[in-house]
Amino acid sequence: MIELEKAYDPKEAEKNHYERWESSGFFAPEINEDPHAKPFSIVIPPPNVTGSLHMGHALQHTIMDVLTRWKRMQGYRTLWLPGTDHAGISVQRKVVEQLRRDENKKPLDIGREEFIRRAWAWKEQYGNTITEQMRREGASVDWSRHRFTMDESLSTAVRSVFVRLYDEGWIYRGLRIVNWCPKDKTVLSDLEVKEETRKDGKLYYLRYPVAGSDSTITVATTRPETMLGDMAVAVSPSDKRYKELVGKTIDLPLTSRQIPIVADEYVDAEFGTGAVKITPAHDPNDYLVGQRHNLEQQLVMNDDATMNSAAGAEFGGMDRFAAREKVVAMFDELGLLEKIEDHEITLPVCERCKTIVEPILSEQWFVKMDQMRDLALDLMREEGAPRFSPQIPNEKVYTTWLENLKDWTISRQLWWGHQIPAWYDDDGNVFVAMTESEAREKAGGKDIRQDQDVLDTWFSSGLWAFSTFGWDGEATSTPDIETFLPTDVLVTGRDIIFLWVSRMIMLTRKFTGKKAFNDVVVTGTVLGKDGKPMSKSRNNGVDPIEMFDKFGVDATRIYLASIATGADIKWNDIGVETYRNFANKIWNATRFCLMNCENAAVDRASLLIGDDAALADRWIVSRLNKTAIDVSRALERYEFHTAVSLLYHFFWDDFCDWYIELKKDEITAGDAAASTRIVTIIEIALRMLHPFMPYLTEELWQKLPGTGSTLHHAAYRSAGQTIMLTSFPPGDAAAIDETAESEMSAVIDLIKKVRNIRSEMNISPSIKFTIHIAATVDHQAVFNANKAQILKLARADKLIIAADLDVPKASAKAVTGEASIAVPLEGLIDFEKERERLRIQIAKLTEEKSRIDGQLSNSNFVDRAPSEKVRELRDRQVELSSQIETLTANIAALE
RNA sequence: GCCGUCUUAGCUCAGUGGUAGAGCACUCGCUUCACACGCGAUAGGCCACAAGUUCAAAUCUUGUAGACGGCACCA
Repeated sequence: MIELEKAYDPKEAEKNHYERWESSGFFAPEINEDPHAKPFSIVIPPPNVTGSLHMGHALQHTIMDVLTRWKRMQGYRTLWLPGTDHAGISVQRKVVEQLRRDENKKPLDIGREEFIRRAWAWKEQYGNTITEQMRREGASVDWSRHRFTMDESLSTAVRSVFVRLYDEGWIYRGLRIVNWCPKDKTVLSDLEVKEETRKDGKLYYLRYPVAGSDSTITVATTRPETMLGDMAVAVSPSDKRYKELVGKTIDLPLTSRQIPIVADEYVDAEFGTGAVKITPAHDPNDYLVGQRHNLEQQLVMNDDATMNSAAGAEFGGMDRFAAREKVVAMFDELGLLEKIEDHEITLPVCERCKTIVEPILSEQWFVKMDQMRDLALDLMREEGAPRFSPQIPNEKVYTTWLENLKDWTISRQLWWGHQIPAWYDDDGNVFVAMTESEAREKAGGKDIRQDQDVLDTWFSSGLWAFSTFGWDGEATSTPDIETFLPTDVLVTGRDIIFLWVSRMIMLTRKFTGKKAFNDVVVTGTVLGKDGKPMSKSRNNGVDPIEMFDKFGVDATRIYLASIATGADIKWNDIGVETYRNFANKIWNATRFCLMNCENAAVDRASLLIGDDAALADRWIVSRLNKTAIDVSRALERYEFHTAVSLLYHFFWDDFCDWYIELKKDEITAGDAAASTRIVTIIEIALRMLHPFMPYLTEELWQKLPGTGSTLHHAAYRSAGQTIMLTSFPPGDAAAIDETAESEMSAVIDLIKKVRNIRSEMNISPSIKFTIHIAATVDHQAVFNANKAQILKLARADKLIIAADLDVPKASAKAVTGEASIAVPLEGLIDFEKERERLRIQIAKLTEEKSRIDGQLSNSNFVDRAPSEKVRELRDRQVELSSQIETLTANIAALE
């Protein structure tokens, strides 16, 4: 006899299996021995090397692992490819900080080469936190195919793509207003800039003197310091107030410069004073106005957002906000400050460091997005690809974003990353090439030096779907590309659909001609207990590792899978606790069977039962198959929560609460057939649960008698024994037995009614009583056949089944759809209480009946509703009438 | 400003054109030989509000209110 601990210990199971799974090669597609096996592939959204596992990862990894394990069990050649992202800015910042802390040095003190060497060292030392955590999660990724975005092959891919896009004119270098982060000292793409609303913002009204007159023109601004770079004041061409002033000149205060007043459609006469200061080098709109009026572009800030020398001697070196105060103070002194108004403003901030981003004019590299966008839009229009789950609202958000796409700033002023493969000669000519020697060749042997910038991290991750399979520009097709591209599904969060998903779709199409993936599963956000996104600053984060320690990996996983696809959810520990309890339930159900299975072993044949088998057996086999079919259907639709709910209720309600209880006597008596069957049912249930709860199911499966590689899917016959390579139960529609299901519900209804009588009449569970049942001949047969089970579960000692009830007055009564029930309770019954109990039941049934009566007396309903629906209601009406009649008579009998 | 999502039991959430569901909490029982991380039995909802479509609306449409998200703009 196998003895299990009384309660499931997740930690024990968690340490027993992962290493063997991994070292046995179970995760790699090569484990599949079937040369004709269909492929199934997922590439992981590569987490940052600086990252550690958060709840969003845990959610996405769970879904990817469920899909991967499920497909693997279905015999697919399955690959879930893991990897990490070099995370340009994040790693750079870590290394800068380390350098400052340990040696009090700045990057420039040690130089680029040494800095990069240290960044690699940092990555080697700290960069595998998350991959170790993924092992704890049970992620069945193929570690032999692990990729890093700065691997040699992936770096070659980056250069190949850059060179080719440049040669085709899809990448260009140009002077534009860009988002500048003064703290990170790099340009950012539009997507890396977030907004922050400041209620304490101010709108400053500054008076500019008109040259050669006493009059002034007032402009309103939220950034007074930029006036030092003003090149004009613009007014609306249709604004009569300023008509006379257009063409005149302004003596720009605090400077010795004169600037024109121009008329431009950009200006909205209704807003502010109707006059706008124009700073072409520090504002995107002003830049465009400047171009239309041939204005000079003068930067007045340095890369750390201090004012530069062009701002004037008084301001040079001063921080932008100090300069703002000083400008305002000086205007005030000059009597040129009209007023200051409170004005709520939204400021652009750096997504990572929250520093206020400064729009500045700068020369950067860009990807032209017009044709690139069409690659993705055409795919959606022509093939409806990718298919988003949930489709609403993701498909529309994605499409709309594409339609309004602007060019993508791809250069970054960092050292850690893929250095841009562009070289310059002394005259500023550009040579883009795979290597320096190629570039020199293009330059005719002249001295050249490489662009100092690196590429946006998302540029390399945009290639992830194919660069990870060995594409590097030279090798453009590899066995893995042939087999695994397009990948089947991408699982990711909403926040990176634009940053990553869309770019991967375009770049994969462009360079391989293939789709990156067929489907996209968009997960929701796991919010903190306060309903806000988890963040360090809010301190509302929940650490998945803590949950693993507290409730177990499996409980955490299946809880995460129980969240509706795409829905946001507030975290609550109780949800995980529910599934911790579920894990314990599974453990104990198995434990019970193992305690009584000396003569048993898993045997599929034990479930091939005929119509003559016991009702409970026919019923559970039916329920098992129905559940299997429904679970597979749910997974195919990416409705993980539906699958979880089906499994939870099948296992707990059907199997534990009813089947085990019904079979208990046979099992404990050592009935070999019963033990074999129940062990076989558990084995199949464990397989269905395995993708969600890999550790628990493997732990128990290994203990079940008769399990082994003979149960493996045909594609994995030579592999060492493991539940993860058994076949996922497909369910057999022919095994669904509607007769058994309806007969069983008649039995269950009956038992529940008797239990209700016991509970409401306050009869102690230890008291056994007699049950009288009146039913049709057919149902009499059903109840007779299950007499022993009814007696046991209703805690009765005698069952009298007949066509009519023949009982003493002192009886408690009830009705089901199939039976009238009476329990004689001489001396135990409280007549008034019993009458009240019956009245409540009658009231409920009457309420339902009057609703149905109403519907059936509505000729519109009878004429127009589907006839089946009408018949259904008529049947119900008859049943209700009869039940009400019986209960009413029961009350009368008590008077 | 534009686009979109959400509002269901005390809490956290499923669900659906045709009798409102789960888990937890609550109430009442239970040392029933797998499990108290358990077993049994109750109670608890005009499915945010209003109008419309329909034989039928919690579900579809429109509007209102509240919560939230994305994008754009912000002199």
